[in-house]
Amino acid sequence: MTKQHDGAQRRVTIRDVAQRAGVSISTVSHAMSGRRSISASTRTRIQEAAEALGYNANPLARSLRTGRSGVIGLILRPRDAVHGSLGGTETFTRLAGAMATAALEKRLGLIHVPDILDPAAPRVPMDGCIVAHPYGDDEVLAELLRSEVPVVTVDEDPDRPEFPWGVLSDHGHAATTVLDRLYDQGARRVLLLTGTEDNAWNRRAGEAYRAWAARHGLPPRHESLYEGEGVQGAERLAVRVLDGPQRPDAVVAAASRFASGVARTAHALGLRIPEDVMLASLTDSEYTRGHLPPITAVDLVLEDLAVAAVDLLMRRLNGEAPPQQPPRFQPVVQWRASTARR
Amino acid sequence: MTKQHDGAQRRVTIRDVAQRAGVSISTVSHAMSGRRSISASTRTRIQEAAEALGYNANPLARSLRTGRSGVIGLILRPRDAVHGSLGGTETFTRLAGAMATAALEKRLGLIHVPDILDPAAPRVPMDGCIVAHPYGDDEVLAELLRSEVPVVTVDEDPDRPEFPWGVLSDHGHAATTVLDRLYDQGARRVLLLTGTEDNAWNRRAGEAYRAWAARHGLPPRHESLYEGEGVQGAERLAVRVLDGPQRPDAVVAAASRFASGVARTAHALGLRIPEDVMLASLTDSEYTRGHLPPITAVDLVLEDLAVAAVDLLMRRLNGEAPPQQPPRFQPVVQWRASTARR
DNA sequence: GTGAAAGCGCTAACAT
DNA sequence: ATGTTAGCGCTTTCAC
Repeated sequence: MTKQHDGAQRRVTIRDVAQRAGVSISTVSHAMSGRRSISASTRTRIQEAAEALGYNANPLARSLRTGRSGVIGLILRPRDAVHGSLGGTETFTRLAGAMATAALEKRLGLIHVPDILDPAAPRVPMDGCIVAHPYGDDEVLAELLRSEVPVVTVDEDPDRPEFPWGVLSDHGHAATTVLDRLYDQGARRVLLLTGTEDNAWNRRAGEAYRAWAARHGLPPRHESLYEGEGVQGAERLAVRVLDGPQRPDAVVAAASRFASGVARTAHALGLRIPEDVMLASLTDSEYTRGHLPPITAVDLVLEDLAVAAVDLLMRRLNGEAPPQQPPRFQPVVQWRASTARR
Repeated sequence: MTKQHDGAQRRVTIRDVAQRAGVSISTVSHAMSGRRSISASTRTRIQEAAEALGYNANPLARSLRTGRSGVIGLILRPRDAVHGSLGGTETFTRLAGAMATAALEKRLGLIHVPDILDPAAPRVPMDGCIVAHPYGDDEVLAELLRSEVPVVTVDEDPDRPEFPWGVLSDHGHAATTVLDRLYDQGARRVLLLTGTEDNAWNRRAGEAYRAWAARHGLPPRHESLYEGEGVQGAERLAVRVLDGPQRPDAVVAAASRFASGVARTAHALGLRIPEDVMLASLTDSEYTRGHLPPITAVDLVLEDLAVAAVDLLMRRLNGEAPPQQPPRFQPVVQWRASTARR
């Protein structure tokens, strides 16, 4: 370990290899890439030299030259994705993990991009970028488009419906499916509890809910709460709601942590699920799967979305035209005991 | 959308800005970085030009020149981290998420590095790299060291104990704590079920277990199972173990999915937890937290590890000497009903 | 206060 | 089959 003298130990470059092998740098380059024929003897000399020196091409220089870095960016927009309370973020860590897996399988590096709106944050090299769950009129998306980074979104920017490079989830349909089932099970005073993040997920839930209420001639009751408030925030809100007059007979919570909070409060108040209050969540996680009773929840098929997003971005990077119809995924409702009255 | 003619639309470079502002490129560079004084008028001209053109410095070119990319790499070694069964990977997605958060807070991009042993995978630019849970004699770690990428590990490579740039967990101590408690609660036939990944986590657990057994004069019984086998693998193994003669009165499972599988089998066999078999896990996840009864488990404080690893890597990149003692973290045992006989 | 020019390490077009 | 050379877009001396 005494090798580590403070002197700057220059990285081994293609020049060093060329010199040691007694050839020109272009020969080295071509020998490494195999893009032109090299005599067997030269090739071995070069390989030995590279081996001996521990040569590895500098990816920056290569990328600068070729214009491709083999790296795609990921930006998770919901504020609570990064700074949210621990455990409130299964959806995001799962999405991020799925993206990394999907990218790695395609031999792409996935980079979590530092806040692009922060002038002090470094710009990182990427061939393209995936923006997950953009807000309405999303500034980050706008900035990316301005700087002409090829970008693909997961869920649409609800205020940019014409943007063709998105992978979509049918949140509205999922919400409607859940609401219809609640209606069938006899619910007539259904409360919707969404988050405050202004993205497709929350917007479509609200829209679907209002349409559903109107269709059944029921008065809508819609509360919202910042996602970062987590389980406890929902518990507090639920006290007000479940303990008051006009108690709902069903609650649809957008976030699974909210569903969990509502369930806890219901339990504390001595309300039975599903007999007194039915409960469903528009995101699935261990909060809902593992609850007792298990809570009906919408699985957003994040793994599928991740693969599709990476795929779509690759198409875009290959210069293909945008798809006529954006890839669209149906979330899967996991029916559980919390909505099963009979 | 007809704007997309096939002509290559060149990115805006510093040259374009210089030309438009009627100055040299070095002036533009300095104006952007503020590294030398620029007359107010020139500065505004440059800013306007940059604004108008939508200029953004090419991070590759900048990094090539400065030798810093602002990106650190993350490599999760356990095979099941990437290709593992869904849900078996909470530990890894949580670690990855925590790393991304920790990096982002330090204004660094975090990149998931494509398999460095795959010759076809692209090398990605990074200033340094974090290798999580290396194997004994880890090849990836070796390759990284060979190519002189500054690297920091999370958990040590058990066959490279002298490597000073690691952030460590005291897995042995945590395991011993759990075993001691089981002993106190009357357990005398404790089975250890580890994974087959040859990393510090599994090795230390085995060592601690053998030492503990020897100390109490108990015959050790150690089974192992590939982590990727997940809950079901453990269920199958548990049938053989719990249904046979010499049934253990306690099981310590390394992976929480294993604990879950064991619990399910116990339940299926009509064994009560903790009365008939006590159960503990050396990793915490929703499997253990959410089980009924809740399963005692070791919280690996991954968020702390992530912050410390990023921190340590930054030190290393700043040319600091390695710490005398590597940062060492105590996992926290979450005592739950599965180990509480009284 | 500003400009010219070298050069980071590589690839690829153009020689021979 | 191999070598020479022009740049990728930026930062940073060095000169004025």
